[in-house]
Amino acid sequence: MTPQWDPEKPIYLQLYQQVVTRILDGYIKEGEALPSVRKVAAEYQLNPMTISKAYQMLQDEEVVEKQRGKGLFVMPGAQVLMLDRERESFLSHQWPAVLQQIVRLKLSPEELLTSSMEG
Amino acid sequence: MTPQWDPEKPIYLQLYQQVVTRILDGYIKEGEALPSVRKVAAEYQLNPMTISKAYQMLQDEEVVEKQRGKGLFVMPGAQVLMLDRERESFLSHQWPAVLQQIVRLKLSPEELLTSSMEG
DNA sequence: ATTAGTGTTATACATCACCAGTACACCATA
DNA sequence: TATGGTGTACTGGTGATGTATAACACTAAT
Repeated sequence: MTPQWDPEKPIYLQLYQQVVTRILDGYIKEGEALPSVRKVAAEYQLNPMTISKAYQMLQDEEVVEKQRGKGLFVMPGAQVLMLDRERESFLSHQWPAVLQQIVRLKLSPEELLTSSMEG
Repeated sequence: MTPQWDPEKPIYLQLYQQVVTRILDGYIKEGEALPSVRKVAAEYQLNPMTISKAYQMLQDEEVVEKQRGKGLFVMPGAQVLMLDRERESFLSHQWPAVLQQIVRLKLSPEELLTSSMEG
C-alpha cells in the first residue's frame, strides 16, 4: 500500500497522524516498535529524514521512546494518554471554534449532533 | 483599534475574514463601500498590496464589486449569498471532519453541548 | 488641466517550509 | 573487529508565500 499523499499537507505531518491513528485504534500496541525509519522510507520512497521528523514529534510528546541502536517503542500507557490529550485539545480549542461558527451561521448544534450521529 | 494579528496566519487572510464577518453580521451593509485600500493601510500600518489582496478575494467571490476610481461596493444580496455559501462549505467539509473526530474520541453530544456553552 | 481619490499591475525581496543527501554515533551480533 | 541495524545532525536546494516599492489607469471635483 502506497498511500496517496495530500499535496496540501506536509508528508511528515501525515505520517505523524497516521501513526497516532494506528496507536489510538490499537493497531500498534504499547511496547511494540515502530517500523524503522529506513523501512518506511524505502516503502514509501521517501527520505529517511522525513520519517524521522514525524517520529521526532512522537518522542517530543513522550508517546514513543528511543532505544539507541534498536528503534522507537510505544511507551506504556501511550494509548490512553493520547486519547486524553486529543480530547483535551479538541474540547478546549477546536470545538469552541466550531461551535462559534455554527452559531454564526445560525445552525442548530443540537440538530447537527443528534441527526448526524445516527447515520 | 489596531487588531493583534495572528502571526500564524497571513494578514491578508485575516483581513478577508474580518470583512466577511462584518458583512455577515450586518456591520457593512449592501450597497455600501468598503474602507479604501489606502485608508486601511494607513490605519493598520500595512502595505496597500496586503489589503488589495484581501479585497481581491472578495471580488473573485462576487461579494463586492469594483467601481473604477470610486472603490469597492458590497453587492446586493451579498449577505444572504455568503451565509448560504458558508453554510454549504461548513456542512460539506468542516463538519464531517469534526464529526469523525468526535466519534474517534468517543465524545458524547451531551458533553459537547453542555460543557462549552457556559464559557 | 490639476489634484486627489480609487484599485491594480509588475517587480522584487526576504523568509520560511519541506525535503533530499550525506555522514555520524550508537547498539547488537557474530 | 566487522557488519548491519537503529535514529539524527548538518547542509543545502527548491519552491511557495507574504509583503514591500513604485508606477499605472481610472474617476471625480476643482
